[in-house]
Amino acid sequence: MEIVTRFAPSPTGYLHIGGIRTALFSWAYAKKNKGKFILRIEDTDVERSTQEAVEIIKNGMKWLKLDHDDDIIFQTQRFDRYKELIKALLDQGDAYYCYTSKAELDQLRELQVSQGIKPKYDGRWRPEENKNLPDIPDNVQPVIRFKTPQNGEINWKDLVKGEVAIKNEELDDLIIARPDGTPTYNFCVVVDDWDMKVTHVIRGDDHVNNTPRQINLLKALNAPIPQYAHLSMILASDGQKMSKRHGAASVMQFRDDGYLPEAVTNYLARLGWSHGDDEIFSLSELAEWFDFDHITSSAAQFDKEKLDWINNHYIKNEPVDKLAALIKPRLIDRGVSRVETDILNDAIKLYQDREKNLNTFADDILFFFQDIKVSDELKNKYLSEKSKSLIRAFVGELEKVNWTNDDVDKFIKAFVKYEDIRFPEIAMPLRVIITGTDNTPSIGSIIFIVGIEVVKKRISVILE
RNA sequence: GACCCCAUCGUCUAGAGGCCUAGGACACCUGGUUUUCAUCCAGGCAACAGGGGUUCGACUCCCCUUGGGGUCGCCA
Repeated sequence: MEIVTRFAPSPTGYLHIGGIRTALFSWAYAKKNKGKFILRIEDTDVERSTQEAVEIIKNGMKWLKLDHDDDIIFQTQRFDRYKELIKALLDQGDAYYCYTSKAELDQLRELQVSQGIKPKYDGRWRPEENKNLPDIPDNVQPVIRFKTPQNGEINWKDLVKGEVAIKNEELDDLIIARPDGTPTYNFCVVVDDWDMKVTHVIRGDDHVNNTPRQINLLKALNAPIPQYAHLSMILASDGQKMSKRHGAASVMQFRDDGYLPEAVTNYLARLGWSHGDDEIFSLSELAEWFDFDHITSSAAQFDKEKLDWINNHYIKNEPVDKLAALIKPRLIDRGVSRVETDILNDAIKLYQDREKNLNTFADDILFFFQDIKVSDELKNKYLSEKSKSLIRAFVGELEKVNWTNDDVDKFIKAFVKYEDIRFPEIAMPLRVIITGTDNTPSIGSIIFIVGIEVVKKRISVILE
C-alpha cells in the first residue's frame, strides 16, 4: 500500500514553526517510503481564512523546499462531498439536529464549570429510544451533531506516544455542521484523510484529544483507520508556549531574520528527532534516515544559540554567488545605492566563516559599500598622535604598491619592519579608520578589497 | 477542575535490564592557531526529578508523588 501523508494547515495567519515541523516529518516519512505528501488547506472557517495566509503557507513550504505531490486541496471546494456524507450519517441515525443555541451552551458550560465537572454538551437533543425530545423552537437553524458512542473506549497505537486510550464518556456529541450547513473541522479531516487515502496522520500533540472523535467518525462512515503520530510541541526557550509574540514562531520571520532554509529544516528536524550523533544533515539525508523510533515524545525547548551555530555552518558552506544574492538586497535595505559584484563576492569570501546570520553579515560588510563613522571611544583607544603619523607614512607608501592581495600583505609586513613597530600598532588604527570597528578579518585583504581610493578617503576624513 | 501526554547535563539528545566510571552536540570555561576578532583544533565543567516496588542486577520495567505540557469552541 502506498504511504500517504499530509500537511493540513489552516490559512488564518502566519505559518507556525511547530506546524512546519510536522510538515517536515510528514514530508520525510512520505519520501522515505516513496509515498505521497499532500498539502491540504483547511479553510472551512470562511470568516478567518484569507488568501494572504494561503500565500504565506505556499511561500513558506517553497522556501523550505518541502515539495508536495498533487495539487493543493482546499476544503472549501469539497463542500458537496461533506454534505453528502453528513446526510448519510443523518439517514443512518448516527447524526442528529440540535437546536440548542450558543447562549444556552454558554450557560450550560458555566454551570458545569461552577460545579467542578468537565464542560460537555448534555445531549438534550440526542434521539434515544423512549425519550421525548424538546419542542423544536421557531426561527432556530439547528446544528448537526454526531452521535458519539457513550460506552467503551477508543484506543490506538500512536507511532510516537505508544498506546493511548480515551473513554467515550469523556467525549460529547461534536458538531459536524453549522447552522448554515458548513461542515466543521473534525468531520472534514476525517472525510479528507479517507478520500485521499492518507495512511499516516502526522500532526501536533494538540490533536491527541481529537483523535478518538475522528476514529468514531471513521467507524460510523465505515472507513479505514489510519495510523497516527502525534508530535510533541516546541516550547519557547523559557519553557512557555511559543507564539508569534513569544519566541519567534513564524517561519517567514526566520527568513527575514537572516536564516538559511537548510539551517531551519536541519535544526527543526534535530529538535525531537535523532540519528545517532549526527547534528548536520540535509533534507535528503533526513528523508533517507527518518523513522518514528527516534522521535522524542517529550516537548522540546527552542534554542536560538544552536540554530545560530547551524546557520553558521550552512553560511560557511554556501556558494558565494548564492550568498551574494541573499545579501545584496539586505545591503540595499541598509541604504547602499550601488553594490559592486566583485567587491561583494570578495567581501563574502572574506567574512563567511565568521557569520551566523545573513543580517549581521550585511551589517558587517556594509563598510565596503558605504562611508563609515568612527566612534569617539575607538578614536581614543587607537588613534594616538603616534599612530596618526604612522598612518600618514603608510598611506603615502601604499600608493606605490602593486595592487594584489599578496602584495598589499607584503607591504604591510615590510612597513611594520621598517618602522620597527608591532603589527597591531598599524593594523588596529587602519581597521578602525577603514571599517569603523576593531574586529575584522585580515586588514591586508580588507585594504585590497576596498581599494586605494577608499582607503585614502577614509584616512583623510579622520586625519583632518 | 476533569481527561490525555511527558520527565537524562542550562538546552537538544544517545540510551530497548548488565556495554554507563551515563556518550555526542549547542552554550560556557581553559589552552593552541590567528600579532585583532571570528573560524578551526585540543581539553574541561555539567544530568538519569523524588519515593517505593520487580530483578542477582534498573537510566532502562511497574506504581505513587512532584513538576511540566496539551485538551475540554457552531477555531483548526
